[in-house]
Amino acid sequence: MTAELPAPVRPMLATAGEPPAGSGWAFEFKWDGVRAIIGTAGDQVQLTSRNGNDVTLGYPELTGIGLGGGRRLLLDGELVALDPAGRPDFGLLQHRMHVRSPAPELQAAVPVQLYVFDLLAVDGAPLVHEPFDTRRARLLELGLDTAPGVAVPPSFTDVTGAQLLEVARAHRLEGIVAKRRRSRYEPGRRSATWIKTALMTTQEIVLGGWTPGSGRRASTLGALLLGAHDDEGSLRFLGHVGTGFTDAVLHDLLGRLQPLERRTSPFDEEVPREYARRARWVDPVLVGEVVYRSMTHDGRLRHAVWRGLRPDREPAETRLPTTP
DNA sequence: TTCCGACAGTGGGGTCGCAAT
DNA sequence: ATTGCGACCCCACTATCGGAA
Repeated sequence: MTAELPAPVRPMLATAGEPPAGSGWAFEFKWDGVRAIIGTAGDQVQLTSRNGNDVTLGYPELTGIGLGGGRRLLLDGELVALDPAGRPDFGLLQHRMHVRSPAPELQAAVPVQLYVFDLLAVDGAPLVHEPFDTRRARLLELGLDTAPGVAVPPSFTDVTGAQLLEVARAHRLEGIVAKRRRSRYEPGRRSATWIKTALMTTQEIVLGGWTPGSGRRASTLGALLLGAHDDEGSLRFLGHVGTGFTDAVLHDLLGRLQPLERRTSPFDEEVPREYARRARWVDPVLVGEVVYRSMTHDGRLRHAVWRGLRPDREPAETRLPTTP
């Protein structure tokens, strides 16, 4: 009979911050996919999501490839879908990650790769108490990248975090993760021994409306509807921002928006109905600043965070983002 | 006493499944 | 047939509270 799969663990999480200076850190690229804890035993493979769900059936291309070479391994990694340029593209992966059963045409359309970056147990012997350097060396010895669709991405100890962050920026990757080389693996914890730095872009936007909040934000606003002018001067819709506010900022914004209320959308393009439904429109005269991680395929800001009003700027000065 | 970590809650971009309309 | 909602994924962030420092 087949050997028993190792019990999955909750993945260790990174805290957000600037790349640490000084020695004692290894730096990796941050991959824009979904986290997976991978168990192998014999010819079996089990994939577990960050929240402990078994997602093995959704990724059949990773189960028949001899991952682990018959050994009982517990691995930590990321499932990624690559765009034509070879960059991980979360938007592509979204077509795959909810599917809980084999779907051959979908697998062909959106092939998924497995990037393995940590080794947590070998043949029943836990390695979580070993330092990162040791786990990394043991991981490399396994030669997992000989399996099709599996890679062990690089970890750098000969560059600074700032340098690798610039490399990530040049290649339009999501960011970097710094890992303390002497640190153990802390399952399920958001630890300061892993520090992630996401590349963010600053964007000036025009406020075109807002949506009411709910719960503890029922008396203020839920999100701001964002726009910017294109080269022809038309106000284009850039999506929402619903985070980054303190309570004081929410009240201040509401007080500024309410006198500007109008009955029709200020945008010069159709705002999707599911957003327009709850929208309160305002005259597009306030300029603010947000940061965001990337653009969605239909031209909206992904992971936008509110930074503040820009009373020094005019709405006409805003421009659509140029980077993807 | 102050500070930090964990947690709950609120918001965004998505896809899919299912129930209500 | 359409719509709305929840369940999962990714995520950022604020407020709160209890325990550590």
